[in-house]
Amino acid sequence: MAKERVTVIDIARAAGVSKSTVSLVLQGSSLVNEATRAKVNAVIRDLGYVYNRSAANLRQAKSKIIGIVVNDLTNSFFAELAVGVDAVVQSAGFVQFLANTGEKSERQREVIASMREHGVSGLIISPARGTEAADLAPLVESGIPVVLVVRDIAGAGVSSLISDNRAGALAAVRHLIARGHRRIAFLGGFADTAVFQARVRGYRDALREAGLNAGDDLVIGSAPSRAGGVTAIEQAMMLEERPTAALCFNDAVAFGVCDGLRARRLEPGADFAVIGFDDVIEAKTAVPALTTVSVDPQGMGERAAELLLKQIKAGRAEPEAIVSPVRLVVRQSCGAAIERRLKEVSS
Amino acid sequence: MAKERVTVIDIARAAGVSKSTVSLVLQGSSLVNEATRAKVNAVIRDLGYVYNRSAANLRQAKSKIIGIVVNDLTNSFFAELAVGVDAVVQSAGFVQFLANTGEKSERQREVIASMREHGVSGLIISPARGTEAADLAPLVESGIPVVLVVRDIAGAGVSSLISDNRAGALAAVRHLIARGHRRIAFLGGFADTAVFQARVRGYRDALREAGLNAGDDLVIGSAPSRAGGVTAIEQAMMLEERPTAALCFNDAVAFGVCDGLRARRLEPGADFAVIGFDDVIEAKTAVPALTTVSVDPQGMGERAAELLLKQIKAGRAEPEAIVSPVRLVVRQSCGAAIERRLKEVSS
DNA sequence: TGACGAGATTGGAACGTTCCAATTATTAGT
DNA sequence: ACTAATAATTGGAACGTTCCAATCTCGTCA
Repeated sequence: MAKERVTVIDIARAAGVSKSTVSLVLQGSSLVNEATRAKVNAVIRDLGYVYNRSAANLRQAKSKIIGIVVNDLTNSFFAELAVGVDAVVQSAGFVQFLANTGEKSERQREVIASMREHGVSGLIISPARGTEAADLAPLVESGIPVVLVVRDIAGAGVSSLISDNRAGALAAVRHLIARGHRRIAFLGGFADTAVFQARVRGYRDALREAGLNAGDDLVIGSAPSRAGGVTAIEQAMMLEERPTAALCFNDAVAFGVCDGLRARRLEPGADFAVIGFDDVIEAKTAVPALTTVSVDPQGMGERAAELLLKQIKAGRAEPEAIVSPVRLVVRQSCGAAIERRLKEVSS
Repeated sequence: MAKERVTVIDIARAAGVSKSTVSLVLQGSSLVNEATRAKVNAVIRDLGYVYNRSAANLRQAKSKIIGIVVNDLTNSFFAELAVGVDAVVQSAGFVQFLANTGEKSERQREVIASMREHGVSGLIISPARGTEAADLAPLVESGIPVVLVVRDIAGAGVSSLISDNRAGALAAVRHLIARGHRRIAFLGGFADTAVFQARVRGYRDALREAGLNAGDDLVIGSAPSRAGGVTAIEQAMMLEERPTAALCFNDAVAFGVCDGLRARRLEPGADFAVIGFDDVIEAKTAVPALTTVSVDPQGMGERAAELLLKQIKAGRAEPEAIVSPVRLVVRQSCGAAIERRLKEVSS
């Protein structure tokens, strides 16, 4: 069954031309006569020829592969990021190598090594927790274009594309304050990540400018997952002075917070305001629809891919650090429902 | 910056051995003396050598790549499936090529072609909607091991691994009937897929064996997403005789149904019983925790990968069709909460 | 001492493609 | 009709590895 490989030489023989001509046809060169091109293409189809990229890569020392390594594919934020990357990478004629590190830096080392061995021409990395510049040093020295997404690493010397976490948190908390909230919690996330710190900074700045004290008791970390959100809100509700609103580390945490609230017979959006971060697709269809800071993961993936492609084309490009703007999308979970209900009553 | 490639020949020169010896070291052959092995390894480290898999693949006509193509990475079921595959594939020393087709068969054709060009040694495919045996024919003729997951394709002549959809639906509906429900809907999913049909078959069989009529008005299709669930339940509640319970096509639909219920001030689990299908990670932490038919996507990914690896190792294996058992996980959303509340009151 | 075999090592061919320089075929200009 | 320019085609080398058969180096045994 496993038939002989048909090669460019077989095609050449069958079409009565040389292998060089076949090669030219394969890469769509304008040098070859229309008639021969047609003939060669016909033979290619007939013999069921499959191009051997390994051989091509070997000769021209560049592949059409780009690698993307994410720290948690299970989180739909990263899944969406990956489909964004996939979309633009595909249409540029590249193919995507995707690996999931599950936040383990050992695994990350392995997959990056493996990708280099396969000769990827660029890499998009959302680094695992605790990744340091030194971990990436051999990679960047090799001259392979790299763009870091979501999480930046100081001193890595490569391009990065992160969202404006501080500004997003600032806007969200200002919104809550404008609605009259005074005890506002920050829930979820690992405190040792740069993303967490940036978001908390925005949170604190907003409180400060409103003259509210940003006590540490209201910043409660947890795993950045739905389950983490449940535990975080439980902890928050144990406090002497309970918060009335929360900005969550991400949407997954926010959903968990809603779950935890309901478990205590509190209705998110009515009895307690919750704002998420990321704007994953489910945010708009959830009930109540989640107010969140939109970072458009898919769009981010697209932009990261474009940036990488640009660098690949340019050969050697200066690293750029892009911070992607972010906007607050106000939906129901932050208390819009309360106002509406008041209006309904008064009318 | 972009330094010269260091090759096996450079290593050989620096270590004072031949390239053949270096090659032997690279593949961990026992033929080479311990002392030379150590020396070669040291030089490899010093020079920062990167193995060139393209060259190796070219020579030995087999790669360490397996491809996985999924129809919707945005759906966390498939994301989890992918991480399951990734886990076993990685530890077998393979690397994973992941592509997302977004249900478009054109895209699917492209990515499969691309994977073949890269010389993948096996393929795990969750086919896009509407894929036919003919679409896969050239692939399977080439002798590359293929395993189909989630969705089987009649007459494709390759291995498949699907879950026991009929049995799962049967168990779920029996459970609802045992709880006293008489008007039970089947919500969500595209009616033209084999998975949908199998699940509906189980649903109908359960109703029939209880002597209930399985009227078509209670089977309501929709997109298999959260948003689809919202529209499906809305449609169901328009019926003259409203259902009191629903089996949903998958968990995403089930979550949407819960959302839709809440939008009508109905509490899922208390006022209406809902059962999902798949058991994605969020199912157990949601509120109310989702009763669902557990298919363990990650485990399925692992099993699919193992099956594929087995076939790759065996060279040529008879296609096997595995149907993976499934079990009903009873949590709150199907009405457990009602009973518990009754008990609380009476005690 | 010579033959033998096991343990290590080696040079060259091969994998399927692309690139280069060279060649042939075709057309245009004088 | 001859040259120049252009269009189309070509053979061979090269890419970095693995495989094969051959070689070399010992120590052992008769």
